[in-house]
Amino acid sequence: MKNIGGTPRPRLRKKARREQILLELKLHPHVRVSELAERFGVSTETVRRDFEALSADGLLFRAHGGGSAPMRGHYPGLDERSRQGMEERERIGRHAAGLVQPGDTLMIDAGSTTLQMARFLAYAGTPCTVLTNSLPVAMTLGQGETAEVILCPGEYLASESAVIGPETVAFIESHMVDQCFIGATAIDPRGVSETARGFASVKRAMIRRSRRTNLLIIRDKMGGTGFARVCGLDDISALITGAAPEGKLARALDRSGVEAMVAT
Amino acid sequence: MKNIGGTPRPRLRKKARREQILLELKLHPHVRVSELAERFGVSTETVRRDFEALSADGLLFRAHGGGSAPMRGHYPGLDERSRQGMEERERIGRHAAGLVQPGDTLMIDAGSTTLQMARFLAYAGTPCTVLTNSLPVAMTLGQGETAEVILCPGEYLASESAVIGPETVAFIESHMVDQCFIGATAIDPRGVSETARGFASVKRAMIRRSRRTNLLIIRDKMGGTGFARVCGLDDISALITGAAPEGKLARALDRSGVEAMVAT
DNA sequence: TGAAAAATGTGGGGCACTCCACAAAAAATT
DNA sequence: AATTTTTTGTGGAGTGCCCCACATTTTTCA
Repeated sequence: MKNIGGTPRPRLRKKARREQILLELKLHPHVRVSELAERFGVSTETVRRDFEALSADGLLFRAHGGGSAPMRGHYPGLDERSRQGMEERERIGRHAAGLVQPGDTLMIDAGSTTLQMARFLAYAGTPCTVLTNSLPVAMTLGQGETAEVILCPGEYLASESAVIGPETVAFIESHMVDQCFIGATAIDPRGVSETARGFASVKRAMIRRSRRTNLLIIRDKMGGTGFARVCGLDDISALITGAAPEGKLARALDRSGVEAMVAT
Repeated sequence: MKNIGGTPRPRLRKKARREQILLELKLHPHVRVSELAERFGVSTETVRRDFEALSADGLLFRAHGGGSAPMRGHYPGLDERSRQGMEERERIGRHAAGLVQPGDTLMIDAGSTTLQMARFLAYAGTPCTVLTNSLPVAMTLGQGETAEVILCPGEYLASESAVIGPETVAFIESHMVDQCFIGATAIDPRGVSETARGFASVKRAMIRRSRRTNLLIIRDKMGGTGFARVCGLDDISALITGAAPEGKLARALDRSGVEAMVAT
């Protein structure tokens, strides 16, 4: 059942079912095996197998009798390495949230690290005003009553649960804040870069309209390069990371006057 | 065990446990009865009772074997009536989704009925462009790859999981679409009204910028009135509901040339 | 078209969870 | 201290779910 490069036949039974399951999870926090089996007209065992597959991909959190949507921020493919990454992201997020002063105005970028920051910021209850293009960030912070959240307009990109595009950029340009918190795919001595298409311009706009720029990045991403350039090191006020930068990168950061913080 | 205004003794066994449960839900999407019982050193029956109480307060979504964090955003409390309402909402949503033609441009309002519509629209896979102020609607439709989703800017309102405010209205005003799908708190012969603050102006803007206006409303809401007036019956093109309107309302609709559709 | 591979269904044993009613323990009230 | 109220535990019947192995159907590929 490989069909590599072959005629795209109208075959979709298993796939359609799994898409439906994911869709359902966006609406209900929990779905039951038995319920779905009945709705799809398949045996419970088949649904169980779907669950197992989705769970292996990190798209579903398996539970007795059914499954839940995985935590926002837990991303597709949580193997050993990305689990490890989550701990680091949490540390970075907690540290970043601590940099926010009561009454601050902020911009927060989309991404799993910045989402962790939003969680801790909501938990801390620091009163502040936040402008973001990330739907999960908005929902997390909005939950806490204490922060005022402004969402950017734009085209919705499901893979990142965020909005992008010229409308997003224009909206950001019409504001000015105390500090912004940005994530990125990679950082090296020549600057910061991003892989996901359409996000670089949004990040640039946020940096432009903030008095202070904090870059949140996990250790794995130090030293690499992405597809689109976001900005140079000179544009960064502080780097918040899980491990101290080394070698050329460390020197370049120092030369550009970037404050390097290691989240413990 | 009332202790009204009495000395606040250091009694917290039940309360502490329930706080722990909620805390746990912030970290994991699902918790098990058995797991917690063991951790707290209490019987599973006690945890079950905790779950029931939290569930009644809408703080936990009960599932077989455990519980999940409730959906981010709106959760009024699903008692008998709102469960019953869901079936009707689904019927209405399915019918409304069927009114969309391939290539249409739409505006979709925030609300539980319109969210159902978004589900069916995503399922149908009708290619279209949708502008919405509801985060769940955006996420649901965005999932399906087939619709282009534009999100409005504005202040995020956690209770409705939607954005509102002057920026939302201004953004809507700068667009024009084929049809819009609106929900409301109430409808009576004098017009459509809404209770949730800040939504009436958004709905009005959508209606203004659409060639055709579809009002989605469940039977319980026919005949009542809300706090803020949205529009008159003349502004409505079609009413999609779960049961045929009767009496004065039916005559008023007829007089205003509203097409009444009953979703089966 | 026939063989291999994948997906799905079936049946049964076992375990986990639910539900209920009542008993026991702890806390609050008098 | 005795009584009422609240909270928690216990036991047993019933049900849903899990898991495994194997049969059956569907799809893919030679």
